[in-house]
Amino acid sequence: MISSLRGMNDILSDEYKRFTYFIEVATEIAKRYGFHFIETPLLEETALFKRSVGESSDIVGKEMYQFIDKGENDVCLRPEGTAGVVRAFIQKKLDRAGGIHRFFYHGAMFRYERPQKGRLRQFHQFGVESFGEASVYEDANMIMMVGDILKALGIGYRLKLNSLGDNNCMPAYRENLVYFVNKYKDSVCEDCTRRLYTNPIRVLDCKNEKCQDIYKDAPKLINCLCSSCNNDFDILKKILADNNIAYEIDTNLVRGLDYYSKTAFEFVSDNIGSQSAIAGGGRYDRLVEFLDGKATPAVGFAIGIERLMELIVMPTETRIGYYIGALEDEALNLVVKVAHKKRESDVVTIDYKSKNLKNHLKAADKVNAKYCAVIGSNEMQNETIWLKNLEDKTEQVLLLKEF
RNA sequence: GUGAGAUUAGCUCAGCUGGUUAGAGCACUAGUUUGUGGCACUGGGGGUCGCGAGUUCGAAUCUCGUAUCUCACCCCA
Repeated sequence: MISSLRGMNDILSDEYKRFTYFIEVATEIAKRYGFHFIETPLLEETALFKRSVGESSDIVGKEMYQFIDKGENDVCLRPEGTAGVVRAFIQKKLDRAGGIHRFFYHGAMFRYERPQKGRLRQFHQFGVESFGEASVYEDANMIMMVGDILKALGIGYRLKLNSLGDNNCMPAYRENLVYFVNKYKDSVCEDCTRRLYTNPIRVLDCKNEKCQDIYKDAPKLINCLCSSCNNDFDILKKILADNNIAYEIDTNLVRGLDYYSKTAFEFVSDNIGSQSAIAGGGRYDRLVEFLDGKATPAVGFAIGIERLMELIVMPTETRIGYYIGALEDEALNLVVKVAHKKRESDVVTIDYKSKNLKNHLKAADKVNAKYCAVIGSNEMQNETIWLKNLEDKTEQVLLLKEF
């Protein structure tokens, strides 16, 4: 038997119901915020991710499904969604067009990781990207949008907030931090020693207790922000407070992708194990320029759909549509014909075997139909159909042409 | 990539220290006297015990390998 590859799941039945319900809810809310759908390819040039996500990140360094295609192009399956959207934005020359452009997307992402609950090799994200708006109000809108989506799905969360600074204040801070960590470089863990060279900011969210003990006294980025960043961060906090959105400042919150600056946020759930980040995002004002576009401020977020699945509170299912069956074999052809017509407007389940009424009612109940309709010898003779509403238990006999 | 635990019917799980035809509940299916559902009762179908080796007279059970899942690390959504 051939089974699916490791970390790659089929989505069907109940899971599929949840999945599509999530997409419907999230899409509806994104549209309310003025975002439009964008679809980008699953396969992109490898260089796109190297330049955007950053070669120092694990995602690009060791988790990409990368290969040379038949045209000798170095390509890979997308490990995240932002880079492709930014590429499309630039390629369609929207950076030259000016104005504000807001997109949402959803689809499969690929990372060659060791699978766990809430961590798959092929997984799905719902994300939004906003281009051309530098105001921190847009950052707040992003956070509110995620909040709205999670609320609509009945999902509880904690919101973590941080500011990563910009080109004015981040480089100096990074130097400070490296200087600080270097003083303790014999005491910190191996991973942190490595991070010092690859991505120093990442030492901050090291989970090693010994390291955290040391970093308690490390300089905090939030105290080193330049006036512009600091001002924006204050405004953001005020907007969230004004809109009753609870948040916690996490000075150790670092986004894993290199392109983030200023606002960084993460929504976490305490109910799904160690892969607790259910949504994350922030501002990335430098990325468009990085990818050869005209400098354009941008902000976005992504939601990990699989991590949300079991947290979604589904609306109660209601009976829907018709079940149509035959009481005698002779009525089967008529049942099929009637059902075909009814399907122009309704959901219809047909049973291809003739049964007694009792069994048809049972079967109708099983498929959660709202109406059970049957045709027997009486009905055939009178050109009628017998119909029962399974909710209020009322019955009627209709002329076939009126059904 | 590192460490740990699991894998028996469609699902959730029993199966003690190796011993005849591997069980239960749910689900599925058929009936319970002929045109009234969700309940109940009675039958029925369904398992190469993840896969592959080894030990043994004999392996679901012990050993090794392998795959997958789960948990933690790592990483991140």
